[in-house]
Amino acid sequence: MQTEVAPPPGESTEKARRTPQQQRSQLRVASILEAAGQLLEEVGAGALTTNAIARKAGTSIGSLYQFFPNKAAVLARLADSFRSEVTRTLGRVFNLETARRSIITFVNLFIDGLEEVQRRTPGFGYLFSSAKIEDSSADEAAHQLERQIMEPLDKVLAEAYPDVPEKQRKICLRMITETSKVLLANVRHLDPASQAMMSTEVKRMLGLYVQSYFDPQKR
Amino acid sequence: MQTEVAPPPGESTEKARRTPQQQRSQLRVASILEAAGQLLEEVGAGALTTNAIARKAGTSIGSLYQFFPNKAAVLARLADSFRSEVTRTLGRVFNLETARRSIITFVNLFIDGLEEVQRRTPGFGYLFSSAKIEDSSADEAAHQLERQIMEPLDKVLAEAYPDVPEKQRKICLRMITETSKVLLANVRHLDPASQAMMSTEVKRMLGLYVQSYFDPQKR
Amino acid sequence: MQTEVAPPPGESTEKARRTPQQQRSQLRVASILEAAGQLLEEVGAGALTTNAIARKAGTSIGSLYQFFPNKAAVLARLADSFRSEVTRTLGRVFNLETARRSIITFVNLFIDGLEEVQRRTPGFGYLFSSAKIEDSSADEAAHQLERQIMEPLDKVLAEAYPDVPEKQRKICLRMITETSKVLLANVRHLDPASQAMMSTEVKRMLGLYVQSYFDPQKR
Amino acid sequence: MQTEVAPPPGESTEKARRTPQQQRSQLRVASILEAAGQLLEEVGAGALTTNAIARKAGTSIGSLYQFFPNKAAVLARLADSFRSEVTRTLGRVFNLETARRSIITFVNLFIDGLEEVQRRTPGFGYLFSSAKIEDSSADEAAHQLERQIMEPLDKVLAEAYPDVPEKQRKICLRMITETSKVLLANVRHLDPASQAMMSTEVKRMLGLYVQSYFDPQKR
DNA sequence: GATGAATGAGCTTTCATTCAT
DNA sequence: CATGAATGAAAGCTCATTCAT
Repeated sequence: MQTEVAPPPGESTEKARRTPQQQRSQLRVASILEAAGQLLEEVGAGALTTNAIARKAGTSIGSLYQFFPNKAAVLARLADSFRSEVTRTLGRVFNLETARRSIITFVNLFIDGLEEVQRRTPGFGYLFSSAKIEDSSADEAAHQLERQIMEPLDKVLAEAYPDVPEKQRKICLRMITETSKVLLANVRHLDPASQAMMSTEVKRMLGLYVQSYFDPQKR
Repeated sequence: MQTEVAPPPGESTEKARRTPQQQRSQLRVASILEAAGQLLEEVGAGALTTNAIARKAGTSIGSLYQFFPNKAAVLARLADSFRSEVTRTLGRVFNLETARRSIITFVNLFIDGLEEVQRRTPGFGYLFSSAKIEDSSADEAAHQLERQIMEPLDKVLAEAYPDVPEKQRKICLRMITETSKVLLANVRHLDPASQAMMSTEVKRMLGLYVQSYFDPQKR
Repeated sequence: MQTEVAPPPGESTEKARRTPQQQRSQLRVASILEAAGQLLEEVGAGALTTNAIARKAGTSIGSLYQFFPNKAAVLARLADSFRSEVTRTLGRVFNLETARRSIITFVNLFIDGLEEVQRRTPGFGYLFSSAKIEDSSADEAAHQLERQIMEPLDKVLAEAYPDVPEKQRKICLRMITETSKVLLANVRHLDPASQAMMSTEVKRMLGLYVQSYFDPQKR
Repeated sequence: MQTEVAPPPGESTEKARRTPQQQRSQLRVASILEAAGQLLEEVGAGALTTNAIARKAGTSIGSLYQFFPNKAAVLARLADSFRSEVTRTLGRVFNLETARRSIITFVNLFIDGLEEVQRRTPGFGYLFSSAKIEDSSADEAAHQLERQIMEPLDKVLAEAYPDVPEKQRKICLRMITETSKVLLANVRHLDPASQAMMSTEVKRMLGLYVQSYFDPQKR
């Protein structure tokens, strides 16, 4: 997330004076987002209050509002960080070769990617799996996140399987989306063993399903 | 759970005087639950306030608290009423014959049943599909509902397919549950045409999946 | 302000049960408005907080919001009560006879009326004299009040002096308005003797001015 | 009040080093006051925040507090700068000749002077016309400003018309003050044409009034 | 029992002011 | 001195719950 270029290890005091401020800001923002993510995981969106976020982030409520105009913005930014995390993680998966070779493998990799992000990034699973939450700010963020994750997937599938009609592809995408969400929603509360099992099953179910639409041999 | 047992036509005035009161109570409770369900559908759990429930039910907030100790209790009772609705509706489906003949048909009927309840009973889809989301009071209720719905399904499957190991059955059950929830969660916001499509797809996906576990021919 | 008819001193328990609620409500509303008016007088609009109003009115903040949707509504209602007070007080003054006989007397009576309301009704002077305050809710209310007070005055003048061109009348009205506001703004912080003097002077100044426009002899 | 006294071109390096700092300080203070004045005009006292002032002045909030102990001090200093502006502008008006020749002309010139300052100095009209309104910090400053402007006027009148009793003079002064405030308060939101008209009317009203007290011919 | 006014903890957000860098 | 991040009291408002009538 650090978009700021590290200051050249040098002599310029001008720059040196300015950088720490931004670093601190970056850290604060990061810790606020982290706190928000953890709270989301722990207590859910309903109990996610700005005060709680600030407390958990080790800051004051005032500082939170110095960086974010309102609660919704915190969630939006969190969703955005999740999105870039997903994009980074799935970058290698989203290519035509993989998609064409085996749709099943492709879907499996997609899910593996989501699970990896989920493991690394507290709150991701919660937010992604609960688009259509009550809290309108979280809801907004969740929807955005879902769209942004699914769009590239759609694009790759469209390229890899140009003769599958769009309508079918969209349906399939919807099913993949929702089933992934199911997985992430469930996995969060399970012991590692059950997690693995659940993961396997979801892949199996989804694999059978998408194969029936996409696999050349079966069509 | 006092399901409307008509009081024996008594002769004592004591009883006669009490009966209409009890009836009124039942009516109040019923209207409160109905209001809660409708509001759940309309505004979601986040905006569901006790005052709104009372108002919609045509009672006072004080009366609501005469029958329910707190908000969570209202939702719990609502979940319970949903459960009995589901039980009633799925009663004919849950029999060995059907389950044994074709697991796919069985699952399809199960889903049809849920959809039927969803159509008839405002709030059911919302509550059932949002186990482990948000508002802690609704959450509790949703979980209870889920358990109560899945238990009989498990029992029937266990009887119908005694040689499928329990572990696999449990997993499969989980997948059926979650996938059903997905359906109900999505269906609520779609036009009838899309609803039908979604329903078909979910059945297809789930069918392929359970078949691979349960269908004697395929095993 | 009691618009509710007193319940007939009788036997109907039905009505008796309902009335006290409304009475209590009326009392609460009245005490809230009173508190708001007093605070306005004492601390000004800047320090007028909903919590302070509730505290001074001897209620809880929740009760205040049971009767008023927001702070602005309290101010608006207060302005409205002031307006009706002014209307009632100036009722006898606003007639053609008086206006025609002597414009000076007419204006004097108008000012006397405002001062009377000011004496009786805490907050009136403050609100009326400070249209264009910072606090937007108070501002809104103040403007409304000013308009509602000046409109009937305009109407009477128009009827009494039909050959004074509208433009001149409007200007004059503006001056009367503003000068009255000056009086009320100043009078609030003066001892009775100074009050009387200030009042006399304002009348003198305004008298000389309006006479030069309206008095038939001078035109 | 250190009004930009150019430091003597010194020879010691000590002094030379300090001087530019003082100049910078002066500039900072000036820009802060300017910003405050402009904001007062634009957003009013209610929305006038210290952070906004600093931002508009191109400084940091920290610097602002280096020069001013608190927000009230900024407004006090602003009022003071307005006062010196008014003093400078009205310097030529405040002389016995003018005052004696025609009280009406004198008052007109006084008002013209205020309007000139108002035109040149953003925030002046707002602050001057809102003595005893709202925000306590602005209030304090406004009062001080009013006193400081009215004192010299009183002095000139006392000298020019020694046989008008003090009591009457004070009253008259009060009326002039308040009526001027009315003008400045109203004028700020009007188009030029209406401004001119308002100005004329106020002068007319005030002229008629003071004439009745001060004009030798009429007494 | 029924009613709805009353309560107050708690939420989001703002802003004057401080303080480490 | 400059900077701006940090602070937290306080404001407006909501809603589950209680309690006098």
